[in-house]
Amino acid sequence: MNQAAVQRRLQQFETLCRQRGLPLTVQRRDIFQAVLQSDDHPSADQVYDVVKDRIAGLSRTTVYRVLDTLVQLGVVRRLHHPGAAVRFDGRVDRHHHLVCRLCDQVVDVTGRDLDRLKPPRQRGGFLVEDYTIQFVGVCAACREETEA
Amino acid sequence: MNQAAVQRRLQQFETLCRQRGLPLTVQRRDIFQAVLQSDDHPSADQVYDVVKDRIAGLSRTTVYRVLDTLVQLGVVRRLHHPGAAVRFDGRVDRHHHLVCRLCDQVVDVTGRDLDRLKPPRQRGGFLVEDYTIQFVGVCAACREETEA
DNA sequence: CTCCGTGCAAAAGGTTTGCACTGGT
DNA sequence: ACCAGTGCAAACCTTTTGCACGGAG
Repeated sequence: MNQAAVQRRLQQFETLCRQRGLPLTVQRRDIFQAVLQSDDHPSADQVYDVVKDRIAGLSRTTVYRVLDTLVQLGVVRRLHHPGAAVRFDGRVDRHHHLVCRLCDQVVDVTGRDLDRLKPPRQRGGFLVEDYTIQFVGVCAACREETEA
Repeated sequence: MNQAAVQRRLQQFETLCRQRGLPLTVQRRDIFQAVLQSDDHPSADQVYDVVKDRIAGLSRTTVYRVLDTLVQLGVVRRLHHPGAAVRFDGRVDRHHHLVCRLCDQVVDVTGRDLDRLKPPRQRGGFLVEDYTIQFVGVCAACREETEA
């Protein structure tokens, strides 16, 4: 995400915190920023690695708790993907994922045509709010390895 | 899955094992059957709970290893969903999921129209083989609770 | 008979919890 | 000043690994 967009999201975040009376701590700001700035989908531990250099004495526990808060606020998404650890995504707009079934790598896909899907409003009482398409296959690197 | 379908899948499984020279053990048969018979998407531990009553002295380790084998054989799918533990799905045909973002419950959706999506054959060297759509929203039970 | 699969125990992550202290409002 | 947020350590849960034994091919 480019620097301008990151700044904008951070501003919105501050406003949101004030609205809800949520204390705006250094940890929350920096952790959110780290998620926004990472292009891949970092695990809690990867976020910790980045932020711990900026905040002395930062605890892993805090990273987990803050990430949870961000998810609840709706400014970050929890990602469910093949690796053991849960991943996080600063993008909350509609987008999709290519998942390599061999190396578990995940890359974003934005396809205008893919976003036009008409999700059923309801299915047996279930209220559908949004959707994500997971394309499963084999990435370029793994294809080369397999062919060799 | 109905009993007839379960039997059919088990037969295919036996054949597949013989073809590949994979020893067909009681554990593999029973664990596969348990996954097929469960309508939700059980975690390894839930599978263990079901099968341990049928096989005395069954080890959790074995459940994990057998599930892994089944995934590699392609007869079971690994599910990546909000709960901490990995889930498994005996269905390997194209189908989609409704995920409740409040209680993390997952239900299957089969929509003929949803299966007609033309996935891009390739995206930057990535070979797309199949896809799954995850609809995110709120389930009926959670909607009632929220409204109350 | 030969291996591969299994069971057990222990280790290795990832994530959560209890409690005292600090810092934002 | 008050209360929520944080740090630390320990607990907890899921998953993996090493090794010896037993059963399938």
